Formats: sequence, structure tokens, C-alpha cells
Amino acid sequence: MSVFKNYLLQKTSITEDEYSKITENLITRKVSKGEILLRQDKICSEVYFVQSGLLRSYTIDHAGKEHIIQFAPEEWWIGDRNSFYFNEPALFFIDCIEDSELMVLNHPFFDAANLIPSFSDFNTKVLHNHIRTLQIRLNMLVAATAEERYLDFIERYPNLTLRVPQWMIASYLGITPESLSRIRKELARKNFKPHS
Amino acid sequence: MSVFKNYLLQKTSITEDEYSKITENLITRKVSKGEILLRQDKICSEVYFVQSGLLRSYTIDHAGKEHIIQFAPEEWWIGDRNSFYFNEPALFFIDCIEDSELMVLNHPFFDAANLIPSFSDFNTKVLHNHIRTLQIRLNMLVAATAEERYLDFIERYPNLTLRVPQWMIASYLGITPESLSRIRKELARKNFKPHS
DNA sequence: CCTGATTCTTATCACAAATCAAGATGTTCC
DNA sequence: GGAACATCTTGATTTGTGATAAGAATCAGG
Repeated sequence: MSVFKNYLLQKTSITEDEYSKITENLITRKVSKGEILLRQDKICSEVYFVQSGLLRSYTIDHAGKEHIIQFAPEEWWIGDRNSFYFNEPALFFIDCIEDSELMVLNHPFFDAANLIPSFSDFNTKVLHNHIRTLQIRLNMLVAATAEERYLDFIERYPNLTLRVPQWMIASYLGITPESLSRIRKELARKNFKPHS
Repeated sequence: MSVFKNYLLQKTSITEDEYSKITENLITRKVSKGEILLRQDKICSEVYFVQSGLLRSYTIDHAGKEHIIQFAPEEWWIGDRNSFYFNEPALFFIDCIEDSELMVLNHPFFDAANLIPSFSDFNTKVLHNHIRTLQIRLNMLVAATAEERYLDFIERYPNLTLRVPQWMIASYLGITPESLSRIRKELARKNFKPHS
């Protein structure tokens, strides 16, 4: 059974028959490290469900510097919901951090699946989850220090801490790799131990 | 006709009859400047549609400092969607900047209204709009300088610029009022003119 | 009105983080 | 195994913003 099927059957009350029907035209895609799946200012016409591997979304500022918005490991959704829904230019890039396998979800899929109330309800839940994630991220950025944001990150995404290079974590936290290195050094000095 | 009725009939294909039916138990609430409508860590059980006036949402950090998340003038929605939907503690406060009149939308309203497809579709659109707003806000915070954020703000919310005190704009931008004052001075020196 | 409170500006000082630079360590791939 | 590259750390310096304080301008209420 695919990761996506297992996920949907577990999270919703969709039946096997309904699942078969709405996913009959779905495809999975294998992508390699470094591959770009969405470019800023392009229309996002697909939302991805990560079956294995790791993706990220990020913007590039006027100075050409990357700023990571989100990581998407196994069983996460990623895509520019705004661009997908409104057919507007995407607000960020999406690319591949590890070789990954994705379920590719397009408009025909959502149109068909949303006819099933249990999927439609679940999709609404996913949207609310997305809102929560963005809101928490926003709160941390405006209200917490770099050190607090780092501690929050390793608590919230413990397995990512080991999987992504530190310069990406720094980018996600909104600081430079040098600053993150110093924060880690200071935490070590204060005898802080991760995973305790 | 209430601002809310006018808004809904204009933005959706809801009929007058349907409107009457779903809103029969709705109430409007008049609130005064300074009144707190939602407290962080409490459950958000109402979403507000602002008919007149101006609200804001904000968090308070560990040091006790406010950070404004959002302004909500006429015809805007405000509420902690996450707390409302998941029954979780709210991530921010909501209070009143100007005396305002609100349409108070609770769970019974949404339960009834979502039975009407044209409302349900519209609600999904509102959620996507919210996601877009949060995403743009996030992008600005991580990728733009304080000056860029200020210029973006006065372009995006020209009428708010005149209605809210500058220390609130500074709080929204994630800087101190002093820093905003310096930025404005510098912009004036560079001969920048708003509303040209 | 007048008074007190709030808001905005300006100045000085301090500090956190960015930048610049160099070295050390680790990884990939031929 | 070694070359080439990427990553992480550390140090020196600069820069932007915060903290604090004080004065000017504006606003609100008795």
C-alpha cells in the first residue's frame, strides 16, 4: 500500500473504493536532490504529498539570498496553496533536499476528491493545519530570540535537526550559519543537551 | 442592509432567503476602543467580521512586549482560525483600536452556513486568503529590510497608515517606534513621498 | 480652555547579529 | 586514496537596531 493511501485511510473515513476512484489518475514522481519543483512567480499547479525524502520551500530576496520557509519530510504536504487556489504567481520556490518520492496532486484530483465529504472535510483540516503552522512560525519570528527559535526548532522537528545541514536550519531561523554556530557553542557551554 | 449582508450577497451567490436563514441567530456587537475580545491561551469561540471600526491581533513575548500580528479594518475577518477550528489555546490576543461594530460568527453559524455550497466555497476562499496574507507577511519578515517592510506596508494598507499610531505600525513591522522614526526620516531625506 | 497623557522625534550608548576572513573538518566522486 | 568541494567553527570588525532618556508636538477629557 502506498504511503499516501495508508495516510488517507488512516486520517479520514474514506473507503477503499472511494480511494481507488479519486486516485485512479494520480501519479507518483521520483525526484533527485537539488531538483526544483516550483519556481517563485510561476503558477503552482501541483501540490505534493511527500511519501519519502525531504523537500523545502524558500524565497530569494533582492540581494539574492535564500530564506527557507518550510521543510517537508515524509507525510507532509507542500505546495503554494495560494498560487494553486487563486492561480497567482507562487510566493516561493520548492526544491528537493533528499532524493524523494512524491504523490502529485493536481486540480482534477482535488475537484474529484472534494466531492467526497470525508475528503473535503479532511482537506479543510489540512488547510487549518497549514494556517496553524504559518501562525506559529510568524509568532516565533516576531516574538522570540534566535536562541529561543533554535530551541523551539529542535523540539518541534527533532529528526530534521540531524537530516538537514546547519546552514539550512540557520536560514529557516532567519540567521546566518555563523550565528547559529555561536548559539550552539553557547548552549553547549551552558551544558544544554539535545534529546534529553 | 447590514455591511455583512451586503458583503456576503456581493461576494457569493447566496440568496436573500438563504442569508436570512443562516443569520437568524447572529448578533452584532458594539465594542469600545481598548476592549479585549480574545486572550492568548483561551479558546477562540467566535470569529469576527468587522462592519465598522478597527481591530488588531497581537502576541505578548516572554519579556512582556506586544507584537502586532494583523490589523482588521472594515470588511475584514479576524479570529484565531486555529483555535476556533481545533479548540486549541489561542495563539494571540484580539482587541479594539477604534470603537467598532462586529458581526459575531460562532460555531452554530458556520455549521449551518457550510451546508450551503456557495457559502462553503466562499469560506474556503477566505481560508486561502488568510493563508496568502500569512505567507506574504512571513516572506516580508524573513526576506525584507525594515525599510522595505515599511514601504510595503504603506502601499498595501494606505488607509491604515493614517488611522493607526506609528508605534503600532512599528510593532507590526517588528521594529521599535524609534527605528521607524529613523526610517521615516531617512525616506524623507531621500525625498520619498507617500501617496504620489 | 487648560492640564496631563500620549505620541513622535532626536540623541547617545550598548549590544546582537551580519559581514568578512581564515582555518579546520567532513564529504563526494573520480 | 587524493583532489575538489561543502560545511562548520572561530576571530575581528562593522552595522543596524534596541534601550534609555529627554524634549516637542499632538490629543483627550474635565
